[in-house]
Amino acid sequence: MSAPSAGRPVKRATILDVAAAAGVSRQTVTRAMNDMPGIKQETRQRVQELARELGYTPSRYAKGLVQGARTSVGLAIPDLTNPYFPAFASSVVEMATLRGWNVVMDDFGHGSGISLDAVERLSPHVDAVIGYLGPHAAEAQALLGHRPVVVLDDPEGVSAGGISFDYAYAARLGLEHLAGADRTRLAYLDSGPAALLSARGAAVTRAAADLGIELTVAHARESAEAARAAVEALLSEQPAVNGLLVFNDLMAAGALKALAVHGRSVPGDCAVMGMDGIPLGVLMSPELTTLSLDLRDVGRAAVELLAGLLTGTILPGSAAARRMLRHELVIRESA
Amino acid sequence: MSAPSAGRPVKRATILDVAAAAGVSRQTVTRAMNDMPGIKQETRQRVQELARELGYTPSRYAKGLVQGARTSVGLAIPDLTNPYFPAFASSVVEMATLRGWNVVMDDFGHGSGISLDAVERLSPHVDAVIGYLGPHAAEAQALLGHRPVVVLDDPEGVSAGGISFDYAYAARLGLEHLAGADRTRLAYLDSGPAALLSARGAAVTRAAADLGIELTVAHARESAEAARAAVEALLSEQPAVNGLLVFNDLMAAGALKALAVHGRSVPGDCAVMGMDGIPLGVLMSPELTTLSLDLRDVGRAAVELLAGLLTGTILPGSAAARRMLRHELVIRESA
DNA sequence: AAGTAGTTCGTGAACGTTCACGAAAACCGA
DNA sequence: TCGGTTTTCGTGAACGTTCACGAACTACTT
Repeated sequence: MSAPSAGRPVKRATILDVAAAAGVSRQTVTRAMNDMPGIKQETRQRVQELARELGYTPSRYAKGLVQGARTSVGLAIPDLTNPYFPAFASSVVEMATLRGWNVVMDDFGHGSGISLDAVERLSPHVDAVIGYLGPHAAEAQALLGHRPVVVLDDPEGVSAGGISFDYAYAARLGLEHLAGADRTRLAYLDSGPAALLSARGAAVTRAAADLGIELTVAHARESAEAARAAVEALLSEQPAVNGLLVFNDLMAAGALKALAVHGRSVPGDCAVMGMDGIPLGVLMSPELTTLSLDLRDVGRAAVELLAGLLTGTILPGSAAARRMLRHELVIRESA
Repeated sequence: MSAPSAGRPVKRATILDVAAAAGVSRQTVTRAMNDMPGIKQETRQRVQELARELGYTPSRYAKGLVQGARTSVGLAIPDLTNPYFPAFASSVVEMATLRGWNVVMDDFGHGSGISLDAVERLSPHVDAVIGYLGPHAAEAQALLGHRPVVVLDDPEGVSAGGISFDYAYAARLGLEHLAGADRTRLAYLDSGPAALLSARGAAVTRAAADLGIELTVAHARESAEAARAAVEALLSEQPAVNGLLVFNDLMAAGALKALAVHGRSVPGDCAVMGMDGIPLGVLMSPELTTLSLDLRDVGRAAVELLAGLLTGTILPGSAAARRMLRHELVIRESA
């Protein structure tokens, strides 16, 4: 067979190629490319021209090696199709950009869906990881070694840093508001298999017990569709339910759908309250009342914490490396 | 002042530190860390242990320098709070991950909001860029030199590769369906300032002319809130409007809101059709009829095209570097 | 005992860039 | 014309890793 004309990526032009073409030395090329002083205007232009013609792009590896690392942080996200996570990601990207960091993103919603795989993919490229790592936080930290890991929604505190949420506070806030309107048959829709309560679920059931509220707990996968089906089932079994607290806003949207299909008015027949505070809540009808997290705060907290860990201002695993954020009750139409 | 104890990032342990600690050579450490053959089990474990204790992490720069580049692509996204873009990003991340690439993301919605700034930030870190670059595609390509740029929603074809959408086809499809139900007073809500029509807007007005349909055109910024306000204004000025086509699904959600506020039933009093096909359309009430793009296809197309450009299978700027995708009409409740 | 094959490890070189320093060239005033 | 300043440019060294090769050591065979 004859030589194929395609498929093999071409060897890249190096700084020496440019230097040779221009009849100057490496250093002069460096000076021209990086707008450094100590070079004649004319040569600078000539070199830049030549560089462009040759398609020269400085190797980021060589550059990084000699100049010392720019920090790049990995962002591990469960599922970009749940609007909560892009909103969070957006905030992290913004805060990181402000510090001159860059963000390598991995969405582990597809494929295996294991957060640890995302961390493995990220590992060779990043100096640190921020992410919703769920149960794999410990393994992730082990995999990253001394590189800091900031875990979100992290009750255990097994890695370098963690942002957690005051679910006890949120649950009390939510249930008090729901029960305050003389609603007595409350239900909570949790995420995950029926066997096991999420951290949020645990806080909600405990708060219900504290407040003397009777509470039915249902479960569904973390998607609007699953939530819709679960709520439809719940309505058949417990038709008297007149107040519903939901694991997150996406699932709450599914719940609203289910109630609409069953002809129940919201909040008249049954109040609905979400959790998250995604921007889209205001677009639903009725507009979703929710326990809202200020996502810019969450992103800022994560990035600040990471900054502290990277500079050594905050010690990994110390008290300062744990931050707790609170939800705020945003009352709209649905409850 | 005495020496401060914090703030300065510690000098990282190198392979030589580990080698010295273990009493072996660099190469042995390399073998141990990368699970290469030709090393005794016992030494491998001892070295790995020591590496962990010293907090040794191989420098990705040195590694990249000697091993040749892993490809990492930049993803420039206008606004992660519009659900269309995370859905697209998710698809790109998935396809890129399949090829072993990694994705560096930049959301230029905050800050200046100029796509070129995102490309500038990305430039030192990536081998290529995929993005919604809008009017800055040419400058972006100039900035990236010979590194390929895949531009989405790109009618001009000024950079290495481009994915465009057949708006003429989509517009015809949408208008025919809207007009087919005996609706005669149609309106189109475009994005951007009133002065200038978007590419979509141009296609829609042309299709309307071709079909002999009278069409009112309104304008709003690209957000649900702005769309809501614009539609409310439109309803006051043109109360007879009974069919509405909207620039994208997010804005369509705002339009639904506006119609609800004005007490118009959808689709009874006025049909609404969006454009994009974001997953959340099904959660709205009524469920949004839309000209849908298969976002997995879009992501796949972008990544495949980029792969071709990187390997040289596809020539930059050639006909093969332009791909055109079509919308599909998804009929739900709103039209 | 010696030859052979296999296992385990170490040394020079290379990747492409910038930094620190010094050399050469150009300009200037007296 | 000359000494001094400024401008412009080039050369070794270093960044931290892997690759190619060869040396030493072990185990087995005859």
